[in-house]
Amino acid sequence: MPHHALKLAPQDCGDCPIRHRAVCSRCDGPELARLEEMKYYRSFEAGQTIVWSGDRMDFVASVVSGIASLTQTMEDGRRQIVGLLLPSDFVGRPGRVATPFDVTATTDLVMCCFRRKPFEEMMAATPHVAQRLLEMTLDELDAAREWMLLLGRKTAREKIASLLTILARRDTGLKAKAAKGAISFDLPLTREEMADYLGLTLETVSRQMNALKRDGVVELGEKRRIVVPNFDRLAEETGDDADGGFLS
Amino acid sequence: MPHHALKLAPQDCGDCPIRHRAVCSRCDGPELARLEEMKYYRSFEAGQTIVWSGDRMDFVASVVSGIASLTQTMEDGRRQIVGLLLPSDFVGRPGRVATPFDVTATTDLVMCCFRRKPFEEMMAATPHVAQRLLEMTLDELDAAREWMLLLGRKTAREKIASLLTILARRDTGLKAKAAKGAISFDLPLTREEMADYLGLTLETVSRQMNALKRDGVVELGEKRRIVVPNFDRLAEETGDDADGGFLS
DNA sequence: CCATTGCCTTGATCAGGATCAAATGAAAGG
DNA sequence: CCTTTCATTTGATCCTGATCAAGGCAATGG
Repeated sequence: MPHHALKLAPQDCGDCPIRHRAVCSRCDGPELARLEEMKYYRSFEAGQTIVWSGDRMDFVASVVSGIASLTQTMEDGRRQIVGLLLPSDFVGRPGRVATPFDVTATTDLVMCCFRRKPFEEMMAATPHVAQRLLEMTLDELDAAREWMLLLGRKTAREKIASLLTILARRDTGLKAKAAKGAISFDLPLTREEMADYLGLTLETVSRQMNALKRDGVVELGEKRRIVVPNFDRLAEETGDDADGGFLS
Repeated sequence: MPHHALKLAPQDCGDCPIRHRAVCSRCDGPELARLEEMKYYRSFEAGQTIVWSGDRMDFVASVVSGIASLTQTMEDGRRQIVGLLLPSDFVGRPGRVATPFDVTATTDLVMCCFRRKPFEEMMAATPHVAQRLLEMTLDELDAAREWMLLLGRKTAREKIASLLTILARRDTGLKAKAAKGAISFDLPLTREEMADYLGLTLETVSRQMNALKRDGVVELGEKRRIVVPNFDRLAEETGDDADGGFLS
């Protein structure tokens, strides 16, 4: 009962990450070949909405490049980002037609898509795939629950530090134990988007970012460049216990 | 490609809800019969911890009666309940050995369990099951994300109203459009547990509960009895849009 | 019966983050 | 170059919910 849980870095995935993340790369049945044939790409500009909450979404997809976000809005305008989709992340709800959240392109975005119908047929014909998707969904659920702790109990400073930690890790190639040296990456979110993700206001985000800068935890370069001189120092600010790693 | 998404009320499930929620009741293969044979029950007293975060959990289970909760704790004691498990809910992570959260019995609790190994074997042999579990997990993910909006953006009063709405609906038999008349149910949580679920303090919960009472939205009876004279009135307090229903 | 314990309420005060408002800076376009 | 726009910073003030501290009330047990 192999689990095929290998999680390749995006650059290893060729032009279609879904084959590696959602569908095991080691099990090339005819169905997968068929799937390969029917994939297609869609590009979106920053700010564009991909699906509105409540609409039907007739495809599943995998983020190739850029960032998408799942957003929920209350009628008085309060917004909460409930999921960030980074390259290699999967979007879609096999077995579900309507989307409960807005899906929007936060940056310019390319996705690799499959129409839902044939994808579901393939799923039914290829048991591995449903299992793999189940595991991915369980991981997302874990991440969502971790975020609930952040939203419910962490201070503004801890929230910011947690977000930066996550982005730094993703950007630095998923290595938990990153290089001892300085890490740097480009922040892909505006202050407002960070605020909507963290349950804060943009002013508070700005202030806390500068507080972390004053305290030497991060350096804020030109053009949203973030430099983290000491990753462990940043990690301490998150309020999480030392390891913080995910388990299998 | 039937989806078997039927979601029976607990009382319809006989003695083992898992057959209906996790495993389609309409597809009785030999594997399911085998599963039926190997089910066993476990009881826990209120307050008892079922699994600690990080421990391996060697079974999957379904809540038969009582309430369990998934909890995350920071080392300084801040706690967040990240999931409430009501009767007929599924607990467990097929394909995952370690639990990332504490699972505790909030009230006296009975669960219907299956050892993980044979359950996973059955899953592999019965494709329906993986698909059904995937759908359940997607639903949980939706619920978690809805909760993220609550934690990040709602006021204390809206949080309380949202929780009461959910509990009332569950307790009144999952009917979205409940009877026009008064609804009443027993609150299964202490003020502290409500606080930990909502990201508040118990004092704030107490104050807002009494505020809702003063405003005639709910009545607080003896022994945690809640009476909701007008459900729509309560629903208005949640901040959600009118329908608020889940979609398929 | 009284003491204890657990749960809930209520009050007083505090503080973290929200809100309102303005200024700065950088990029884009005419 | 000047204007516009958008993102960000910074300041002043306010307010919601946290914190600290008692007190009430039932249930339980000696």
